[in-house]
Amino acid sequence: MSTPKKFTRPPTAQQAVLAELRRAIIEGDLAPGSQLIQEAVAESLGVSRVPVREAMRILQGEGQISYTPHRGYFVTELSLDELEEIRRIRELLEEEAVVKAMPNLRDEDIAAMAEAYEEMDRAGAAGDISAMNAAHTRFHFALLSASGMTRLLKILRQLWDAADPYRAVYHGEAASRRTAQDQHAALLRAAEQRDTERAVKILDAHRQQTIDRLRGSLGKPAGQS
Amino acid sequence: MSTPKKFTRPPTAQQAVLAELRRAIIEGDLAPGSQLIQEAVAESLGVSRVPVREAMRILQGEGQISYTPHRGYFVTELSLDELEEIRRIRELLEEEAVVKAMPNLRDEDIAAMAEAYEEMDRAGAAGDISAMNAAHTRFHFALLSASGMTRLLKILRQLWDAADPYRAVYHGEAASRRTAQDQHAALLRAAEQRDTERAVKILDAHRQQTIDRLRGSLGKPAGQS
DNA sequence: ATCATGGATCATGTATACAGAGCACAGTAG
DNA sequence: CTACTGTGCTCTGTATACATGATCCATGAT
Repeated sequence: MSTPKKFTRPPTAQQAVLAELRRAIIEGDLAPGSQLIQEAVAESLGVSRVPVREAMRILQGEGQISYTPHRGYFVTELSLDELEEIRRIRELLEEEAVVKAMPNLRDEDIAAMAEAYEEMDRAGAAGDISAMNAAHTRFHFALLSASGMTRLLKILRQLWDAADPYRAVYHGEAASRRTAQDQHAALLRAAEQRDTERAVKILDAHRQQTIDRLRGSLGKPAGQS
Repeated sequence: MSTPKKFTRPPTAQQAVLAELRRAIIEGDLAPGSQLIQEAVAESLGVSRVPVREAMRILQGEGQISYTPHRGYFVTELSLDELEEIRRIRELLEEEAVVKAMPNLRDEDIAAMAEAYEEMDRAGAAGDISAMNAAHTRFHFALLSASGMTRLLKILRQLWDAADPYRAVYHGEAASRRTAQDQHAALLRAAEQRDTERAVKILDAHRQQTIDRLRGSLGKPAGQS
């Protein structure tokens, strides 16, 4: 009986809490700056506070949520300056990843990118922002992962996760989606041709365009708290 | 009564466990690959297992220790390839940090570097490897911190922490210490003159030299387990 | 009326207790 | 002698219960 049908058995345990918190933060169910009440989370997921606390600790270590002793946990809130800093770090690290990835890029990787691209179209048309976000991440990491640099990928993953709540805002605008998809199509072509230099250029423009849009969307509402 | 004498009050609590585990890992008391038994740690520090588990979770999120469900926690073990990957990431990020730091560099920052430099000499002569390691980190981060890029600094801090157990090996060799101090002196001079380009060059050579030495020291003992 | 002080309340922090999964060792069958 | 299976132990995982620190509001004094 060798895993008859993949049988997605419930993962060990508070792994589930971690996954759920991640999802909720990335998809924006938990707005940046909002507090995470341990007991509320525990009750809503049907577990005790202990596994909830541990999941929060991991997210704390990753920087997804911030913590003050005896005060509690809060979803990390990013300023435009911090988003800009993340963009810059990504620029440096993703260039390295792409340079290392290109020679290793297999046809399956291209296929995975193409699949994710199609999925983004579908989800975008259906207005399913969260599915679109997921496909977007898959698209980019299909390329980056070919670098084989595990440590670098882990860092990039964290940077993406940190910025994801804001990406949802961006993907909500139809015009932004359109531009982004054009860039993704160009990136896919560059990957097919193993054109490293061109891929790096497209990615730089892609990131810059994203943050410029965000600057527009987030610049006005100066709401604190 | 405005904080009369800094009064290093005992930190809230398991903060202490976290600090102690960090220290033990960085200084090599806990060898890479060794398992962390929750109860043993708890008993030796006089607390229960709960705060120990939470401290471990944070380190897990940071990548300092790795975790397998129902198996436990192990101090992360790095291969030479991974150390090389870390060196490369540091190269990319530290160049950025130095470029951003130079214009902001204040005389106090230079003084802090000089102080750490002296301390390294003193600790090195006294054979106090762990004090030397601490001063070494202070020296470099006195420069890097002036960049003001908090997210980038956090990443660099984690990369340094991850590699620290191996740095101890390196600093144990008198010849390596000598070369390193020469490079540090040169870096200090470059900082005084606000010579960005030169500082970046020295840092690149410094990192490269470190890993070359490690390759020599770690190459031979192919001990598994 | 404003500010300070005290206590009530709530959320977090920690310990203890119990449940469950892995692993090792031993015993037995082939 | 080897391979397999079963049992027991150990360490991890989770729940419950209690302790502590922080915030907020009400009360009283200036």
